[in-house]
Amino acid sequence: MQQHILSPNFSVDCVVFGFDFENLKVLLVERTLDDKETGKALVKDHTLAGNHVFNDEDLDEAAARVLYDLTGLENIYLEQFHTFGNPDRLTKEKDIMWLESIGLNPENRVVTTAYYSLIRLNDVKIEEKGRRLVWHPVDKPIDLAFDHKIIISLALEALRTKIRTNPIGFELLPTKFTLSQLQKLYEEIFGVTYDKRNFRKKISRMDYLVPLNEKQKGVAHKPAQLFMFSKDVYEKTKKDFFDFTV
Amino acid sequence: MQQHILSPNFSVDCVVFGFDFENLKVLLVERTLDDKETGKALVKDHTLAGNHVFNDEDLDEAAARVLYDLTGLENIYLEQFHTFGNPDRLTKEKDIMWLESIGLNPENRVVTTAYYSLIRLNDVKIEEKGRRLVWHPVDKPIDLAFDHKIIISLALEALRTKIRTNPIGFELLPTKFTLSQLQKLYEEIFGVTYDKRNFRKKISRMDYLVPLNEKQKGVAHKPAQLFMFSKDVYEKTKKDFFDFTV
DNA sequence: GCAAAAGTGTTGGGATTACACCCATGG
DNA sequence: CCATGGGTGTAATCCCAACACTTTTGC
Repeated sequence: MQQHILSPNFSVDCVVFGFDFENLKVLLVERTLDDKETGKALVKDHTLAGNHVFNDEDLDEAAARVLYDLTGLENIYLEQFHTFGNPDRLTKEKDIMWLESIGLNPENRVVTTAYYSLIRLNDVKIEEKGRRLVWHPVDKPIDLAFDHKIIISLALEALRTKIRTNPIGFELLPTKFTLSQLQKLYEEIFGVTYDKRNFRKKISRMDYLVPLNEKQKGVAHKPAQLFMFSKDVYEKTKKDFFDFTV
Repeated sequence: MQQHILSPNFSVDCVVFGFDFENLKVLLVERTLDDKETGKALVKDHTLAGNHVFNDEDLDEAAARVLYDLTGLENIYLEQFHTFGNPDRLTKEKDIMWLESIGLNPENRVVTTAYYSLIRLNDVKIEEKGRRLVWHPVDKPIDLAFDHKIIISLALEALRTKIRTNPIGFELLPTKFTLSQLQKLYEEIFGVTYDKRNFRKKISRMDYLVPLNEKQKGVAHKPAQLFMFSKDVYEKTKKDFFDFTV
C-alpha cells in the first residue's frame, strides 16, 4: 500500500487568527509568480495556510501539520468550520496560472476543508521557512487567492459563534493578561465597544478568571492587575447551558 | 468535458431531523445484504441519506439532491456542519462487504460532508421510492453503517448550537402550532424540561410568534390557541446579538 | 363528572444598562 | 506636572427561576 501520497482532491486551509492588542489579525502567505521573460509579476497576492491532505491522514491531522509546517507550533487550538467544494473555486485566471506554475492541474477538482485556529501572535516567527508571512487585519480588504476571502469571512463568523459560549479567547492572549486586553480582544472580534465598568462586573462573576499577585510593568500609566484563565475552575463550574456572551 | 459523473471521492450525508410531537427523530434508510447462497442476512442495519457528489455539482446542491431523491421535497432547510475524512471510516467488515456488493471499491478514500436538515415529518411519504425509510428517535441506539453514529451525534450538537440563536425550530413544526408543541420540541432537542409559565412568558416577548384567530380542533381537552412564526417580523425586529435561547 | 391538557401571576434575586470621576505611573 | 490608561459605584429596569390552581373540552 502506498504511503504519504498527497491526495490530489482533498485539501485543508487554516484561517490563523492572532491578536496584537490592537487588531484581530489573520496570518497570510504571500503568493507571487513572475513572468519568466519580462520578470513582471503575473500573480501577486496572498493565500491562507493550506495544503493537500496525505492519503493516510485524517483532515484534523492535515490541518495541524499545515500549521506546524508554517509556524513550528504544535497543540494549537484548531476548529473545523466549513468545507468548500464549489466546482468553480479554482477557475480564476490568476489561480489557474499559479496552479500550473507549481505543477498542479487546474482541471482537477479540489474540495477544501477549512479550519480556524487561535494562536498567540508573538509565538510565530514571521521570518522563518523562506515563506513570506504577514499578519493582516481581518477587517481590512486584501487581494486573496481562490475563494479565500469568503473562507476568512465564514471563519470569523464561526469564531464569533463559538466564543460566545466557550472560553476560547484566551488562546489569543498571553498566559497573563490585563482586563483591558481581554476587553479589547472581544471588542475587536465582535466589532463593538463595551462599557468598562459593566465588562468588569461581568468578569468578576467568572471565577475562572483569576487575579494574580502581579502587575503590568514598564507602562507609562497606572500598571494593571494581571489575570489568568483557569481551565480547572472553568471545567468544574461550568453549567450545562453556559453562556460566555460578553 | 464529461458531465454528471459521480465523483468517487466526495460524498454528502444528510441527517434529516423530524418531530412527531413526541420525539425528535432522524430519517434512516434500511440497508440489507443477503448471502446469495444461504439467503442469510450478511448486513442488516441503517444508513443516513447520502450519496456521492457529481463532478460538476456543488456540495450544497448534492445535499439538496440527495434529499429530493429520497423525499421528493425541495427548498428544505439544510445546514452543512462537519466533514468527516478519517482514512479508516469505511473499513468495518460489514461496510466493506456492502460497498463491494454495490460495485464500489472499499479501498477508495471517501470524504463525506455532512448536513443536517429540518423537515415537517408528515411531509415525507415513508413508503415511496422502494427504499425502506424509518423515522428513528435520535436518542435511541440503533445499528448504523460507517461512521454514521458519530455523524448524527455531531448533527444534534450543531442543531442545538444553531437553534439557540436562530429561530429555526419552526422548520420542524407545521405552519400553525400550539405553544405546548413548541415547548415540547425544545425540550426534546435539548433533553430537558421547562416550566410552562416561564416558557410562555419568554414567548410572549417574541413579537414574531403571532397568535392566530384559530384553535386546535378535535382534541379531548381544552383546545389550544394556534400560533405561527412570522419571518417578516423576525427579520425586522432582530437585534444584532439576538439570543433565542429558551 | 372525569380525564387531559390549556392557560395564567407573583415574588425575590440576579443581570444589564447607563453614566463620571479619581488614581498610579513614567516621562 | 502632565499624559495615559487603570480602576471603581449606584440606581432603574429587565430577566429569570420557582411555584399551584382554574378552565375548557370530549367522552
